[in-house]
Order: sequence, then structure tokens, then C-alpha cells
Amino acid sequence: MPSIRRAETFPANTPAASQIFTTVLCHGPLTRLEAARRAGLSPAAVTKAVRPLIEAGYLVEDVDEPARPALGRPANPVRVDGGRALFIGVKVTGDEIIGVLTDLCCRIRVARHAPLPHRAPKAVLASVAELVGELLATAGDADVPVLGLGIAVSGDVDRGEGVVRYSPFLEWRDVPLAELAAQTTGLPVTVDNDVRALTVAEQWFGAGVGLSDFAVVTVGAGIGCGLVVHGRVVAGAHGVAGEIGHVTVDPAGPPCHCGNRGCVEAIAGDAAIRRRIRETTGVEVADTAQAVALAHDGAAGAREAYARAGEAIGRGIATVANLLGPERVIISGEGLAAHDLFAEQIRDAFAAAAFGSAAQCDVQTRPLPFEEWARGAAATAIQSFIRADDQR
Amino acid sequence: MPSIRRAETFPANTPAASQIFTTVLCHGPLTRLEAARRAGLSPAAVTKAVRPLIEAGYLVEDVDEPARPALGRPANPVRVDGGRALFIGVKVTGDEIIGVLTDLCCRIRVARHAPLPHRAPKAVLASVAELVGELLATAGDADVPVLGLGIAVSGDVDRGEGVVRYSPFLEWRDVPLAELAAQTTGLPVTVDNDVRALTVAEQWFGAGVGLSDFAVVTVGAGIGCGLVVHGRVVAGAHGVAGEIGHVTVDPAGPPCHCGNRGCVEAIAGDAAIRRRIRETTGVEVADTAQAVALAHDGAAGAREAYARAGEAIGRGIATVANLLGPERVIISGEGLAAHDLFAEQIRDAFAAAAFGSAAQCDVQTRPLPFEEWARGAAATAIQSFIRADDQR
DNA sequence: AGCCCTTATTTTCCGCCGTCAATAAAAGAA
DNA sequence: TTCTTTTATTGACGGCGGAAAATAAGGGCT
Repeated sequence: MPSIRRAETFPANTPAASQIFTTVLCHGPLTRLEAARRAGLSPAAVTKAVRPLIEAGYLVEDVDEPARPALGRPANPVRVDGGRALFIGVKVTGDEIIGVLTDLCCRIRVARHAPLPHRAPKAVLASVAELVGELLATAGDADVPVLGLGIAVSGDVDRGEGVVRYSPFLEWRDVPLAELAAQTTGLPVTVDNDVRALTVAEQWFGAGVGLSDFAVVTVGAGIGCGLVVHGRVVAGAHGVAGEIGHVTVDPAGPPCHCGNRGCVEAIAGDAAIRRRIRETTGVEVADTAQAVALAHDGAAGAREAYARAGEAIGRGIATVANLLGPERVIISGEGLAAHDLFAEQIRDAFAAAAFGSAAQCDVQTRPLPFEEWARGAAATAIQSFIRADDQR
Repeated sequence: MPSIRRAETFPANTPAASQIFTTVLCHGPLTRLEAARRAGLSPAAVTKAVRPLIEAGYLVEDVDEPARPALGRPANPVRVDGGRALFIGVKVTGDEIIGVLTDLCCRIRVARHAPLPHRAPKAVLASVAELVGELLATAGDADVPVLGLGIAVSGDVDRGEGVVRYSPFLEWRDVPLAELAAQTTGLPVTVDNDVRALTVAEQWFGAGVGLSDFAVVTVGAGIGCGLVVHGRVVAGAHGVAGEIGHVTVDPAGPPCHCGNRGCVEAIAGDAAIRRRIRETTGVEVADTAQAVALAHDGAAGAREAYARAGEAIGRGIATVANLLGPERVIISGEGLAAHDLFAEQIRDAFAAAAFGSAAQCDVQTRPLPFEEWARGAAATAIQSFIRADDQR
């Protein structure tokens, strides 16, 4: 039973204000001068924008003076007070839901997960509501308000409308999830595709901070990709983008559930790796952990399966780099647990297939904890709260 | 000997003004109300922005009333007066240069081409200057000023700086072409990558008008791709993007000059098609026209070579569509002369390899005359003249 | 201690852009 | 004619952000 809470709104009316807030949020404590420089505004504008934000408690002046530059008036940096507001992010997978409670800086306070008994919208909604309730309870003691809920779902999601157009995993079509969840929880709700949500988190709080063009590649059951171009997350004209998983790497490769052969996912997806191990070693591997263990034990077939996967991923990334010329590619996802088994192949395949200066692209691997997906959802909620229609 | 001409500048100081001008330029005659709606501004703003533009002669009120809607005050559409200013676009290839004189609406008035005897920057500059001189002469009679020169070069070009970073074709490195050409011709010069220039032309004056996400794929000696995402042409963090030609289609395919195997270009580039025909039919084809003729005569090997090419292109386009989810893909380039030989294969391969809603992407073929590349260069000059830092 | 120098921040003032609301204009309809 | 309807224009207004000047806050020097 959600309390009818008066939604607090962010006190930044002008574009400059939200831009400055975002700048400070992403780039840590910043002096007003520095913030002005980064946002391309005058120092005066920063002073004016910052004051109401400090009064509302969203920004605070940093008290501890760091290394002072010796000369001139000491700078007085401001930073976002993460403790000013809380947000909840929920990631819905096929068989469980993961939720996190984060602060305004998207630092995780509490993480919970719960099984998902049924996949029908109603049942999922109930599970989400319960998990959100639990998280709200942990937040309830303090007088810090929870100001938004983000939900990440795989598939075709229209964030603007808050509708899940099509999710193969959940077998949903045109579910107005944002509206439903808002009614159930009483919170402002943002719904987005899971990979895009993770990309938002990287863009604002991770390895993509400050970059206007980068890609996030997720490795796990599926292979996904989130793209940031011109400082904005790419959504695609038809709601879907970044389908790196179904980029063909080898037309003579193994069949993929999408109907083609040799997709990245058909070689480097969890299931594909397990099947390959079974084919080459005869060992029936039940889950990914077992497959990794087998490879770590030195089983040649298992190692080869991971090597192939790494090569496929590297080629896929090279394709992205060739087409978009991003500044950086961040490889992440549960699959990175096996990181040491294919990192080298990824690098080699990328270097070989990247054309010209695309090879300058910085390819990073970034193992991520399981709550990271939910954190991505929280990041979208924070983004919606700040309502920064501006880029960067 | 360039006359010292006082560079006329565009009388649109405010962002709104240039945005409105661009809207009218791209969308033909528009009533003020309609222009306001499209640009997201108030009608009052349009009236104010339009007046100085009419006074300066860039806009005119359309005299001929079209189908009137019967009721209310008749609308008074405005359109861009193409004859108000002229621009020159030059495309530099390895062995010739092509130049066009266009009006402000990028309609071609005169097209010329000239052989390129030497590839050294100095020699190219001289050739360009001569061609520009010829075009200026044809324009000279009238009192219509030529307000800009665009130069399109293949390779890594930094448009902002006006520098050709690296052009393998011309064997140039870090040539400050814009500055040099400006000195030689006395015109404001814009230098850009050739495929990007063509993309700009499509975005403003072609099949990309009004779309915020689309791709242009060029088929010819090489296979190129220009991308528009979020309403802006993608340049890539390292100056290069859209390298669809070196996307791998078949790792077991023919070797490519880039060092890999089975790149789109290694299968569907002009040279690759000719080689394939030679291999399968034994006939030594000297040029593309001959290859096309052979295929049209029904030679099975030649037809097969084109079919393979079509399949490779279709797969490449599907890769773009899967990654970016564009609204439309425009296939163009000299290679489209053989359009009937592989259009079907492109379509089929695209449909097979496009994943999910990426298949909704509208794939168009658009045969383009040889001067089109130069027209793209002119489009960049027009764009620079209007100095629209805004998108769309 | 007082003064100067440097750098950060704030204040004040100002221009200018775009919206709002009212008004004019140009038909056809009554 | 007069009203209605739709488009264009005008003028007042508010607000945003910039420029420049003033102020603040040290530290070093004499």
C-alpha cells in the first residue's frame, strides 16, 4: 500500500542548472570555475545555478580542502550530496528480480534479490512491488526520501512512453510497465532496456564519464551492446539498437536461435560455450561455473571453446569500432567471470579486425558485480529525476 | 589570381534563425506557422527571424498560391531563394577531380571534371584552383556571389580543422587543405571526408531529409558508409567512422588489402568483383563496365560474382541496422549501375541477417550521377556557410 | 602588521532572445 | 455587411546567461 507521497521535483529550471548539476555529479567535487569551464558557461552562471541547489541540499560545499595550489584565494569546491535522496533500481530477468537502493550518486546502499515465480505482467508487478517495499523499508528509518524507481527489462522498451514493446524473455507485448508500477509503488517510474540502462550508468558514473562516444559490450547469457554517440545513448528508430549479439562472425558457424549461423551470441553466449564444450570434450556441463572450472583445470576443449568465444567477441567489437569509431569500448557482464580465459583472444581479434584508426579505440574490461544491472536501472531513475534533456 | 572578395556572411545571428532557415531549406516552401511547428518555436519567433533573411534575399515569399485550404487568411509560404548565392563542390579522387557549381539549394548548375596528373598536395591544389577558376568563370556573368568551396577527400579528414589527416589514396598526411585552398581561391573552404559529405547532402537535400537516424552506403571501388545518429553526422572519435567496407562477412572469404579476409569490400568492391569474374569465367575484364556487360549477357560466373557481392552488401547493411537501428538505409554509389544484378541479393541477405525490429528499416537504392560526390562537397560548404551548429 | 599579488567567487548591470497576448490581415460564409 | 476562421505581426515582458567590475580570501614580502 503505497503512501501518497508528494513527488519532490528537482529545483533546476534552467538548462544551465541541470547541466551544471550533471557535470558536478559526474566529475566529483568541482570548483565553480572548473564547473563553468567544463559546462562551457561563465562562472557567474555557475554561482547563480548552484545557490538554489545548495539551498535545496542537493549540492554541498566540500569542507576538507585538498592539496591547495598555494597561490590565490582557496577554491571552494562543490559536490553532490549523495545522501540527499535515494533511488531504487530493479532488474527483471527471466527467473529472478534484483533490486538495489542507491543514493543520488548511484552508490549502492542495499541490494536484494528475489525469485520470480511467474512471468505474467501482474505477477512480475507484484514481485517488483514486494522487493521495492523491502528496499523502502530499509530506507524508511532516515528522513531521506526515495525519489524514483528505475526498472530495466531486456527487449524492446520505449523509455519515453514507459512501455515494454516486446520482451521475448518475459513474453510481454506492449505492457505499460511505468504506469502500472507507478500506481503500485507510488514512485515516479522509469522503464528502460537493460543494456541501455547499464550504459547510462557507465556514462554518468562509470568508465564512460566525460566521453561523448563509447560502447558498452555485455557478455553473459546473451551478448549485448549499448552505444553512446554524440553524448547520447542510442535507442534506434525502432526501439532496438546495439544488437551486437546477432552480428554474423562466421556464416559457416553454429546455428543461432535467430535463424542465422555464426552470430556472436551463437559462439560466445553462455549456452553456446557450454554446447561447444560438450561437443569437443564430451563432458556435459550443467552451468557456466562448471564450464569455467573445466577450462581452468586445463581441459583443452573447454579452453578452445572460450578462445573461440573471445575471438567472436573481439570481432564483434571491431565491427562496432569500424562503424562508429568510439573512443572506448567497455566490456562487462557476468561472462567476464571467465575473463582470463578469453581476454587475450578478444584483444587479438579486435586488433586484427579493427581497420585503420579504429584500432586506437581503448578496449577495457570491467568485471561487474551482479547488482550492476539493477544499478543501471537506478541510474535511469536518477537521470529522469534530474530531467537533463541536454547531452553529456 | 583570386580577387580579394569580402566574404559575405549569413545574417542569422541567433540559433533560432539558422534553425528556421535550415528547416525551410530542407522542407521546401513552408508557411511561418508550419516552420514554427517543425522547428519547435513560436510563430512570433519565426516572423522575427524571417524578416532579416527576406531583406537579405535569402528567403522569398512564395508568390504562387498552391491549393488553398478555403478558409481563413491565406497562408504565405516562404522558401529559400536558391539563386541568391552559389557554392562550389569539388571531389578529389585518385586520378581526377570533379567539380560542381550549385545554388544555395544545392541544385547543380554546372559540372566539370579534369584529370589529376599528380597527387602531391601542391599539384592537387593547382588542379583544384584551375577547376574552381573555370566554375567561377561560368558563374561570373551574373551578380550572384560564390560564397563557399567544399572539398571532399576520401580518408581521415578533420573537418573542424580543415586538415586531411591521412588519405591513403593520395598518400597525404596532415595536409591543411582548407587553409591552402582558401589562400589559393580566396573562398571560404570546408574540407570533409567524401562519404560524410555525401551523407550531408542526403541529410539536407536528399532521402535523409527529416530523419534523425539513417545511413548512407556507397558501393563502388570501395564500400563506404555515412551515418547520421541523433540528427548529426557521425565523425568518430578518431576521425574515422562508417568503415562498413572492412566489416568481416566471411572469415573464409577472399583476402582484403586491409590484411583480413572476407571484408565486404573484398567481395563487393569493384576490383573484387572483377577478380571473381576472372576466376570463375577465365575472362579478363578490364573495367567495371565490361564486367556489368558480361553479367548482362548472361555469363553465369559474372552473375554469380554480382550475387555474392549483393549478399555481402546486404549482410553489411544488416550489421549496421542491427547495431544502430536506423530508420532508413540509402544505398548509393557508382556501383549501383549494376543495381539490377544484385538488388535482390542485397534485400534477401539483409532480411535474413537483420534481427528483430531492425528488419523494419527502410532500405532504398538511389542511383546517383557521378557529380553527386562533388555535390556532397558543395553541401558541406552550404552547411558551413549557414553555420548551423544545431542539429537537424 | 600592512601591503601587494594572485586566484576564486559574487554582484551588478545589460543585451537579447523567444513567449505571450493582443491585433491586423485576408479571405469565405452567413 | 458582418462574422468566422486562420495566418501573420506587433509590442511588452520576463528571464537567462554573459561581461566586467567588485569583493573575498589567502600567502608572501617588507
